[in-house]
Amino acid sequence: MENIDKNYDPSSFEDRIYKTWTEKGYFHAKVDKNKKPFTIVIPPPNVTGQLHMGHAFDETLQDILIRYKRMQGYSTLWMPGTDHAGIATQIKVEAELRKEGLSRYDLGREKFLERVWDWKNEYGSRIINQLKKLGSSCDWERERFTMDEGCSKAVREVFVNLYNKGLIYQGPRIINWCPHCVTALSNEEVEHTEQQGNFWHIKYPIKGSDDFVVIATTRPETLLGDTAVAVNPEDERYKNLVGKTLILPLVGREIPVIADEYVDKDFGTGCVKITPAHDPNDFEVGKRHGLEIIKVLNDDATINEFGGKYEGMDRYEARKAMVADLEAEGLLVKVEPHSHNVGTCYRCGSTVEPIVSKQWFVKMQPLAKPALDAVNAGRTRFVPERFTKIYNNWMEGVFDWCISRQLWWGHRIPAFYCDACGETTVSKEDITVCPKCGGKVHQEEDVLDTWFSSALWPFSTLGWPDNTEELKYFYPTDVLVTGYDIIFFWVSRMIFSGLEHMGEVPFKHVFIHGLVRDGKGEKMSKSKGNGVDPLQIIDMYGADALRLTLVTGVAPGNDMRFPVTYDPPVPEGQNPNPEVNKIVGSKTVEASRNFANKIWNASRFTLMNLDIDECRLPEKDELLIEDKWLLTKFNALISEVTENLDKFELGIAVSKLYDFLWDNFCDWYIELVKPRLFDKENPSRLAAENVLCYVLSNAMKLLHPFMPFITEEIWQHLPHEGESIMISDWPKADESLNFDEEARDMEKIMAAIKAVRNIRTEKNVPNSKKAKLIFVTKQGDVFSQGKMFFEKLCSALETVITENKADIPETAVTAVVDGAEIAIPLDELVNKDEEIARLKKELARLEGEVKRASGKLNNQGFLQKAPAKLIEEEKSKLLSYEEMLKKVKESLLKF
RNA sequence: GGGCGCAUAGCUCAGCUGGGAGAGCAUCUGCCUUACAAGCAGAGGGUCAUAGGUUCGAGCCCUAUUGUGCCCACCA
Repeated sequence: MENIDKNYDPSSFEDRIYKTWTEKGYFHAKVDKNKKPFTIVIPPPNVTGQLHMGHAFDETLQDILIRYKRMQGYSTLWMPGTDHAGIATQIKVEAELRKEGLSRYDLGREKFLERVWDWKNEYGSRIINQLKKLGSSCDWERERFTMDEGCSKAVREVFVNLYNKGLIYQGPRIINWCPHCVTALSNEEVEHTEQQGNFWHIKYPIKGSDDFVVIATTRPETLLGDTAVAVNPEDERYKNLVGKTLILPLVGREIPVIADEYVDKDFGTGCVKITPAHDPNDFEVGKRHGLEIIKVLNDDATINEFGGKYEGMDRYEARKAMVADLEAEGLLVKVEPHSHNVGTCYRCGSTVEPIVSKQWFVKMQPLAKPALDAVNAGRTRFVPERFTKIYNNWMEGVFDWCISRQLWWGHRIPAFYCDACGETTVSKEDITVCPKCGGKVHQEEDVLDTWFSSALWPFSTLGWPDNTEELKYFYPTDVLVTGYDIIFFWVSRMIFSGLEHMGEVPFKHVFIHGLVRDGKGEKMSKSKGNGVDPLQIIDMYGADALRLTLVTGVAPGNDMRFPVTYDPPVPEGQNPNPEVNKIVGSKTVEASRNFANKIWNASRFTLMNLDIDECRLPEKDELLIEDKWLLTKFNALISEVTENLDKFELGIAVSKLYDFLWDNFCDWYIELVKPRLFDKENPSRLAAENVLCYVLSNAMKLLHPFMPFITEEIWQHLPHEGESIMISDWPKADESLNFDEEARDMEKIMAAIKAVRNIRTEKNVPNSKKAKLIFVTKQGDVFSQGKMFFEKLCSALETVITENKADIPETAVTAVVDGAEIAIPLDELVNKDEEIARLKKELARLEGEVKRASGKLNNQGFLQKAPAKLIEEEKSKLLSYEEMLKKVKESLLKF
């Protein structure tokens, strides 16, 4: 067989292999009635930027599941694509324009959109190429974009359907307004952050009296829009105030005092200024009392014409000026520091303003109910399960969804207003004349929330609203893999959309993962400079190493850290500066790379010793004890890894593979069979070759979903059938290859090897100094099978097997293992006191074990209630411990 | 104000339906043994946050407490 290169160099084959996979069309999913479908739709990355570690994590998990299922024979579709990311992308392009001294208004809508499309084409393809570097086996022939023709058609279909059902409506309501992005936002797009502010206590004079009431507010500038002051109807202090008229300070407008349950008597002064246009609660109060709504802010959060002398000022300038004026007029009672939660825009971080505005909304109640029922019935399951509760809480308390955005980049709302009669027409097709009066119409300027199209992703990408073969075959999808941070934005909206438009949940499982954080556990962000570029890591260590790192030691749904080393090191308490502090390595990825290197070399060794060009396991009687041990272990591995993958326990699965390959396969099996392989005359050589080949190539299959490149490269060099490991069959455990008894015997031999090694290290005996081993045992047939191993693996000069304790020489060091007592005559090295100490330590340990086991077995409760298998195990353990204990005692007696 | 996590070796974290505490890194000792020093062989290191409870048996289940992180929420 041709061997692999001497050194593991992922860059020498990863791209080449990926290219082959693509050219062969292995990623392409076909509608195949003879196979079961397995579908994952990618959470489409935004076209704003590049691949970050979060994507790498998300994509790796998906690719593992997809590759696993593909090998199991499913017709697997991993649907790729990108998201237009309305606000985010528009902000980026506007920032680019600003560098040229332009704004989007200078270009006009059409020209501006051309610029955004250019951006999209550049960055969209860049991120796709980055996904490919990771090894993602997406069906690139089906790549989609949330604003492509098909998705746009689906968006219109949905909008019109919901509108016709009365589930989309337009109306003035309080919404969250971002003055920087100059658009409305949904509740989910607002992040609440605790900010230190003030509580201003202000006097509102009572009309026709010298008296006044004191109100407390955190936003004094909204006073301009006050249309009432409210008190609690039960509040004795203010009972006689209700119905009176107040003079609004600085403005002079007259406003009533009203009574409303909403007011908390015990908070603040018990009097609340009511600004229906700029506070959600006040808006509700205003509705109940028929109050006038006076909007005092412009779209950019400057004061408008209702602000009198403050008109044109920014909201914070106005606040300052008004507080100063109130103080000058003696109306400012006091200012208390007060920390409170302030809503900020999730895209730009600006403080959002609640503003009354005419927007489009999705009525959520009717949609939420089936979405809750479906999840509670288990038609969609969250993994881990705890996220069900998060979902339920949100869905139960959901608000109507504000879907209109005052942006240009996005799906333009298909509503048409008649210039003549004012009629609003919602239509799948563009119209030019009003269907009611025939007048000229103009289309709504606003676009839809970017998540509106994302919500349709699982079926819009499969051709909906057309009832395509793909849609019938691949929908509902099987697993959605995503971070917990977008459960509200995306997951829940896909669920109700799928149910509403397809009549079925969009996916059977939602596999939730956590965030990738930096070495200190902080969120990676551009501003902190602590981000790690996955591509740089791939360049340094290879995609396989990165992938392995991302799934090792991570429990589902938990965040993970990704520590890296900087040069020069980042000073304590500071953030890295990407211009100065360069990433030079990562210990965790290095460990993964070392594992890759390990299996690379094990494979190289295997190939070096392989004379067969077809792998066929020999008859059972040709297998030696170590072969049977490895095959038994490997059988268990197959079952366990398969089971773990089915339960989404990727981290557990991969760590079992890691341990098996490194420990069982490399450190033990390869060492055990070296004598057979190196001896060309040895009749059992062929059996060893076949076992090596069988186990290695099948282990590569089990590992393939995690580390696709290296496993393909190795598999291709080993004797194999078929074109590629990625379309080979997933290994199945073979009952006929379980040799439990031999495996147990082998482990006794291994325990003996460890015991001898331990003693030799303790006594500082160099490997070159061989020593005789005397086994006193009644299981001579077991230990005699290990003679060759003792010579090779623990420097035995010769191995004597006897049943007679008297054969142990005076000056020997002894060790007791399960089934045997081993003596090593090391005359000059034996120190009597040391030996006594060592044996006493061993004695104490064994006494402890005996005590533990017998304690259990003397416990009636244990005997009655524990499983029989466990009791049997405990009994046999007790027996061997007692035997070992006896031997140690005898040895001690000699001294 | 509600909800959800996390607390296990010096560090970062696993620990699947309760049945003798694990890995990687770091530390110590010895080895270039013809696949691999990106390695091999060995060693040290843990009252599984605290206090109760359930159980024959608890890192795992229940209750409370402490510390810590996150999400949601209209107290002006």
